[in-house]
Amino acid sequence: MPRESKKAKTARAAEAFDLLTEEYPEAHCELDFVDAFQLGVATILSAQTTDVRVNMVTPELFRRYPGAEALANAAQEDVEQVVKSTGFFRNKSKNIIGFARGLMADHDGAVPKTMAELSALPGVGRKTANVILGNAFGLDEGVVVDTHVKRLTTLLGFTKEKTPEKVERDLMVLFPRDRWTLLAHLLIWHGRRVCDAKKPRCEACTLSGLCPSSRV
DNA sequence: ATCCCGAGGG
DNA sequence: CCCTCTGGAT
Repeated sequence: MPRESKKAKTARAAEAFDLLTEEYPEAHCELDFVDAFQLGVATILSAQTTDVRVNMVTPELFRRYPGAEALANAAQEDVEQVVKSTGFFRNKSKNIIGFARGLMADHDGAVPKTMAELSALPGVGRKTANVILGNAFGLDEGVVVDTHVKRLTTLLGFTKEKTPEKVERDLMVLFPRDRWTLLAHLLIWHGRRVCDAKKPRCEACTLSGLCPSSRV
């Protein structure tokens, strides 16, 4: 089978996006915080865990530390107790405190709006920066690539890359910029609801007609 | 046993 | 590119 042309792949990508939009008109970031600081903290905490568990600890965390200044002055062991159930709690506590201290030191406690400034902050990597820019500031600067996004885009034949950075580059080429943030949400929702990692329900999948990996 | 919206370091 | 750090649901 000849390699799919770039044009055909782009068309298939657009079709997949439209079908998912129909399927999940309400798709949004499930770490629901409008506040950029809190969204950043929640995203750092979401490593190797689910949004559900992050959303269980954040109320108490932000009750104690409502903003960058409070968290910057927190004792790490206190923070560890609050976020313990999300796993990796030692690293995560260090990272969110580092994030808060970076904001205080470099930006007067405010969250910056550029990829370069965000990524320069301790504890903030590419994914957290993308989540903040896309969901708190409405800026499509990149595509969040988590395990769902990577799995589904690989199954769909939209990328063959392994590292999140390279997968993201492929998706940024394949999808128009104003869809980047929503794209990640749609794929994550679909990954959780239908295209599960262990038992994908191809028979119930709206994308089965255009998915090279579909079993139906 | 496997999976989950990550960052930092080797 | 790889590894480590960690808990909890399935």
